[in-house]
Amino acid sequence: MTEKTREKMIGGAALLISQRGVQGTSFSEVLELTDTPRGSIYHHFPGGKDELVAEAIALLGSVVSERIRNTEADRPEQVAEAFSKGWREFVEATDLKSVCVMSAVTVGAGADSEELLPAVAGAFASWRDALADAYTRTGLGKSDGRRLALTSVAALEGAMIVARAEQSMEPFDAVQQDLVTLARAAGDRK
Amino acid sequence: MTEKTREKMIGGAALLISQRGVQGTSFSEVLELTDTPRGSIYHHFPGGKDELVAEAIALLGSVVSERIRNTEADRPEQVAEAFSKGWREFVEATDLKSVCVMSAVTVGAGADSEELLPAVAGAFASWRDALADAYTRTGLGKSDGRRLALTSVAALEGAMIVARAEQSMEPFDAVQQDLVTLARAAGDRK
DNA sequence: GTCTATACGAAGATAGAC
DNA sequence: GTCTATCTTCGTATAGAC
Repeated sequence: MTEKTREKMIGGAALLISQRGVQGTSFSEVLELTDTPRGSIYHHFPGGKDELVAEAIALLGSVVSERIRNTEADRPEQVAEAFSKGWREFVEATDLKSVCVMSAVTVGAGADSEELLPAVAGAFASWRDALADAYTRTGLGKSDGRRLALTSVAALEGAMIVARAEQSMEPFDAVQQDLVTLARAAGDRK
Repeated sequence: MTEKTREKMIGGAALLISQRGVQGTSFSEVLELTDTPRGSIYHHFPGGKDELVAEAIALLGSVVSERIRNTEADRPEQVAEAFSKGWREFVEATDLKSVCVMSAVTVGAGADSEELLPAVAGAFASWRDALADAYTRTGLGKSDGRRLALTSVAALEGAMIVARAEQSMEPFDAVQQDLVTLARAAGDRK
C-alpha cells in the first residue's frame, strides 16, 4: 500500500500545517498523527520537507478549485456564499484552530524555501480563475468577476486568520455577508 | 541608552516576523539586523522570545490603531481608503515580502506559545473598534460600521498574504476597490 | 548592561542493515 | 519499503565574568 502511506502523510501534513504553521510542523508530528513509518519519509519524499509541503499545497489547491468548479449557482451571491461556506465548515470542524494552508506556507516562506511561493501562487490563481468563471457564468462582467474573485479569496483567507486569533466566527459572518452584498450589487448592475 | 536598545530590538523583531514568520525569526537575526548586543536579550526580555514577540504585537497594535484614530474622513469610503492605503505603503516599502505581524503570529501560534493569541486578538479588536468608530462618525449605523470594520481588517490581512504569494498588488487593488464600494453603498443607504 | 561560553533540546537529513 | 542509529546544524536559554 505504497500510495496509502504517501497520501496519508500528505493529508496529515496539510492538517498540521494549517494548525501550527510550516516550521511548527515536524516530521515526527506528521508520523505520529498519521501512524506512518519513519523510514518511509525520504523514500516517498526524496526532496525532504519541502517536497512534502509542496504536495500538501497541490492537494489542497486542487481539492478547493475542484469544489469551486462543481458549485451550482444561478446568481453571483450564491457563488460567494458557497465559497464562504466551504471554508466555514473547515474552520468550525477544526474548532477554530486552523487557518488556510496557503496562508501558513506564505507566512513561513520568507525564512527558507522561498521556492514554495510559486506553488501557493498557482493554487491561488486556480481558485481565482475558477471563481471568476463561476461569477461570470452567473451574469457578471469579466472584470467584475475577476475582481470579486480576488476579493473573495483574500477576504476569506483573512477571515480565517482573524477568526483563529479571536476564537470567534464573527469575522467570518461579516466577510460572508459583505461578499454576498458585493456580489448581489454587481449582479444588479447588469 | 537602555530604551534605545530595547526599542530597536522590538522594531527589528516586528519587521523580521512580518517577513519570515515567528518561528523563522531567530534572536541572531534580530541582533544582526538591529546591531544590538547579544548579551542584552535576556536582560531586556527576561521572558525570552515570547516576551519579545508580545512587545512587537503591542507596538504594531498601538501604532496602527493610533493611525486609524487620526484619520480624517467625511465619508465612509474615505475611511476604507485610508486604512487600505496604510497597509499598501507598508507592503510596497518592503517589496511585497511582508505580511502583517498579526497574521504571522496567528499562523505560528499553534505550535507553541498559544498565549500570544490573546494579544493578537486584542490588537485586532482595537483596530476594529477604532475603524468602527470612524465609520459611524461618517454616518454609518452602528451595526454597519462594526461589520464593515471587521471585513476591512480581514480583507486586508488576506490581501497582504495573497499579494505576498503572487508578488502582485492586484489582490490589493481588488480588495481596496471593493471595500470602497461597500462603504459607499452603506453610506448611501442612510 | 554587556560579554563569552556553554548547556540543552529539537529538527532535518543521511547511511547502511534487513 | 521500512528500520535504527547517527550526523549536523541551529535555536533558545543559562551561567558567570567583567
